[in-house]
Amino acid sequence: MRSPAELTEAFRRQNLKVTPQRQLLFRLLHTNAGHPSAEVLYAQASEMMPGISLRTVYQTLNDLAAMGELQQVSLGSGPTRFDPNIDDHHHAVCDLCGEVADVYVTNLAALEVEGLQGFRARSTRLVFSGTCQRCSAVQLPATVRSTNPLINKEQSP
Amino acid sequence: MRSPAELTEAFRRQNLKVTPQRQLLFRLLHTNAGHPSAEVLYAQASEMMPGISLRTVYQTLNDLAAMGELQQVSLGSGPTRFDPNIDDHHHAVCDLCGEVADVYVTNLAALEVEGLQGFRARSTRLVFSGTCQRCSAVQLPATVRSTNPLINKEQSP
DNA sequence: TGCGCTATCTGCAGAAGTTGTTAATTAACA
DNA sequence: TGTTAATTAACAACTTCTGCAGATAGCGCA
Repeated sequence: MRSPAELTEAFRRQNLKVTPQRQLLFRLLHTNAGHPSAEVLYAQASEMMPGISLRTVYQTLNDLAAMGELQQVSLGSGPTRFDPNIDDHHHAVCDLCGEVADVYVTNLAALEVEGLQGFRARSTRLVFSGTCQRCSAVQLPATVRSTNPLINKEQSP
Repeated sequence: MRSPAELTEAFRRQNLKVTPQRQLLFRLLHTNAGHPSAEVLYAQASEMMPGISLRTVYQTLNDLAAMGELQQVSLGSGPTRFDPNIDDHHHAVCDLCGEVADVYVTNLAALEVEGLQGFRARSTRLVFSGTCQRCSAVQLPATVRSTNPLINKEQSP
């Protein structure tokens, strides 16, 4: 993700105003290495700036995504996640804790694919599902698993 | 997807009753090669059996998915799609018309992946986004594109 | 520095998709 | 035939996200 100063420039170039709310989100996203949802960012922003509205968070995130400064990631269940990492990359999702990790794949073109005849692929998204290192080591108590909305939501072939 | 007769057996084994509503959905899914949403199946079922409730359609689809007889596919926007094809496969989604096609990948293990250290991957989902053959040939009028909820919804890296 | 245009913010209402509830009715199947 | 699960209807509720109206405040410009 570009720096708050660069994003400020980018917004000005688009004739978008640079408000304190937006600047705060620029900063939060720039320092955030995770894959927050709008709600999570809203919670973080609210601590720094009580009174900021969820609507504004969505608005700014959508603006950033439309400008290509942010990547939207859909994980099949739960809210859309926003990824400040706009490199060409993919994701691994832990079924137990819901953590999302960035994954880099260098030789996508090596895949032997059948069924794409005539299809003009513009992008390819890969999502690995499984158990992250932490959850593999520590067997989480059943209560944690059962209250996690990411668990038991998606079938795997 | 297994045949209606096999699904009937499977339901009985789970002590689930085999009602006319469920049998209808078994048949619809067995002959349906597409990736229908619950609403679409509900519409099809309603023609054959007026009075069937959307609630029942959701219930049966969830039962089937829980039994692994059906795959749930999330496309990032729009309703969940249900895929009667439970082979190990992936999907290609047309950004213009929203069509979903099954894609087979034979050498996933050949991928050079970085960032999965310690992650136990249980499944891998691949989604190709782009333009299907039909939409590549026929340039759709702007109105069709602008009213299609699948368009302009997802960023591509 | 102050002015004014206009984008933005906020709060609320509401859409979309899905699930929970409750009660009355129906029907599967042992 | 009786037990018990499933269905329906009619809602409420929930989550995620967007639309709207009026108040607010950037920022270009004098």
